[in-house]
Amino acid sequence: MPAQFQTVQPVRAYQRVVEQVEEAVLTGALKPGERLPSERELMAQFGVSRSTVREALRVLESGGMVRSRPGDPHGPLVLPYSPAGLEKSMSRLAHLDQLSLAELLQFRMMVEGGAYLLAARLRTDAQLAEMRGALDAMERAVDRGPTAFSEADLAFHDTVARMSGNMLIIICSQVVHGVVLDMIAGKLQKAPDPRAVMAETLDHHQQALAAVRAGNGQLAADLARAKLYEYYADHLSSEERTALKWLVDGR
Amino acid sequence: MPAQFQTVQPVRAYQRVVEQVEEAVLTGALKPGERLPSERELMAQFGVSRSTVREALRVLESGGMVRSRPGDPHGPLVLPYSPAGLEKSMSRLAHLDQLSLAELLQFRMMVEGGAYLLAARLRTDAQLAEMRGALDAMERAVDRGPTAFSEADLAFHDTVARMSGNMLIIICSQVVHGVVLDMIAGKLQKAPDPRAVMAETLDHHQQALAAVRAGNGQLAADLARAKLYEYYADHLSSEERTALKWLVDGR
DNA sequence: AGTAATTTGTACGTATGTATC
DNA sequence: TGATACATACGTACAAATTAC
Repeated sequence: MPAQFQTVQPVRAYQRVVEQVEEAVLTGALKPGERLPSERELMAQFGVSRSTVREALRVLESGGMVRSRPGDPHGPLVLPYSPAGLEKSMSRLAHLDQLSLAELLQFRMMVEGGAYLLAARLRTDAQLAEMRGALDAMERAVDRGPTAFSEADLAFHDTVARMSGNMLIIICSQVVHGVVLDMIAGKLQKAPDPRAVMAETLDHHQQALAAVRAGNGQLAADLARAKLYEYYADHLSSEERTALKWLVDGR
Repeated sequence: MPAQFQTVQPVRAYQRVVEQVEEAVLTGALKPGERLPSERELMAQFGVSRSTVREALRVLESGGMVRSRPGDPHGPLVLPYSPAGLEKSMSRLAHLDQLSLAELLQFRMMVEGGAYLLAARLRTDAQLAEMRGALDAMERAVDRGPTAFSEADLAFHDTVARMSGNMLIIICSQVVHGVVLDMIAGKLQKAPDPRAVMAETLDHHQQALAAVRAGNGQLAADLARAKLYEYYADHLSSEERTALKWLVDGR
C-alpha cells in the first residue's frame, strides 16, 4: 500500500476543546441536563487560556449543544438534542443555492407524499383527532385572513409529518414548507378571490384526512401532489410545470 | 389586540456580529470568495472588542461560512456553501439514537425514488453515458473489495441524483447515503459471500440504468426501493421492516 | 532570497453585572 | 440581605504565520 498522504490544516486549540466536549456528549459520557465545569475550571482541565475556552463554548452554544448563562455557578448546561441545527442548515441551502421554486416543490411532493403514505398506516385515533382538530382550526382561520389560514395550514401539514414517525420527514416538511411560503410571500394575497382558494384548500385537506382515515395512503399522497401542482403551477415557467407534473403523474 | 409579551433572553454581543455577517452572506451582499475585513477592522466596524469579534468568527468558521488563516492580510475568506454542516447535523441525529436506520432508509427511498423519476425524464445521452461509466467503475471495483465497491456505488447514486437536476435531492442523497454507510459500517463485510452481494447489486443497477434509458422512471424507482429493502432488511427489527415495506409497496 | 509589516492565535489581566446560596 | 463565584466584555501583550516588497 503506497503512502497516501493527505493535506493537513493546523488544528486550533478551540477545536480540540470542542471535539472533546462533542465526543463526550455523543458517547453519552455527558448527558443532557448535566453541567460542564466552569470556564475557569475548563481552562485548567484543557490547559488553555480563557479566550480559547470561551471560543469553544461559543461554538458549542451556537450548535445548540450547551447553554451558558452569566453568573450561573453550576457551569454551562448540556442541552438535549434539537433539530434546530438541521433546520438552519436546510434553510441556508434553500436560500443560498439558487434553489428554484420548482425544485422546492418537487422535494415537497416527495416528502409530503411519503408522510401521507406512512401516516395512513400508523394512524391512531388520537392522531386522526389531531388532524381533525387542525382542520377545524383552518376552518376557523378562514375569516381571519390568508395569513392566519396559512399558519393553520402549516400546522395541519406538521401534524401529518409527525404522524409519519420519521424525524427527517418532520424536519424537511417544516423547513421546505416554510421556505416555499417565504418565496411566495404576498403573491397569494393577490388572488382574485382568497376565500375561494381557501375553501378549495380546505376541501382538499378534508379529502386527504378521509383517505388517511381509510388507510389509503396512496390516495392521500396523490391528492397532496396534485393539489401542490395546481396550487403553485401559476408561479412556474412552462418547463418547470412540466417537470413538476412528472412527479404528480409518475408518483 | 392584547399585549402578548414573550420571554426574551439576552442577546450576546457575538451573536449580533454573527447575525449581521450571516445576513450579508444570505442576501448576497457578501459572496463566496470575497473577504471579510480583518479582525481589528471588524472590532472598529462593530464597536466591540477583539475577543467578541473572534468568538463570532469562530462560530461562523465552525458553521463552514468563513475560514480565517493566521497572518492572512486579506482577512477571513467567505466560503461557498457546503453540505458538510447538514451532514454533521444528520450524523449527530443518527448517533444520538434519535434517528433509526429505518427512518433513514425510508427517507432514502423517497429521495432515490424521486431522483430516478426525474432522471428518467431529463436524461441526456451524456448523462446516460456517465451512468454507464459509473456502472463500469463498480464492475472494476468488485475485485478491489467491498470498500472500493461501496465508493463506486455511492458515485453511481450521486450521478443519478445529479441527473434529477434538483439540488435538494443531490444534497440529501449524498448525506443520507453517507450516514447509512456510517451506521452499518463493517456489518456488510461480514456477509458470507461478499462477491455474491456485489454481483446482485451490480445486476440491480444495470436494470435501473436500462429503465432510465427507456424513460421508465417509475420502474427504476420501484427497483431502487425494492433493492434498498432487501439489502438492509436484515438490519431491521420486524416492526421496522413492516414500516419500510409500506413505502416499497405503497408507491 | 530575504526582510519587514501585518494579521491571526493565544494568553493574561480587569471591570461589571448577575445568579445562587 | 450580603457574600461569593460566575459569565460577559474589554484591553493589552507577545508569538507564530503569512504576505508583500
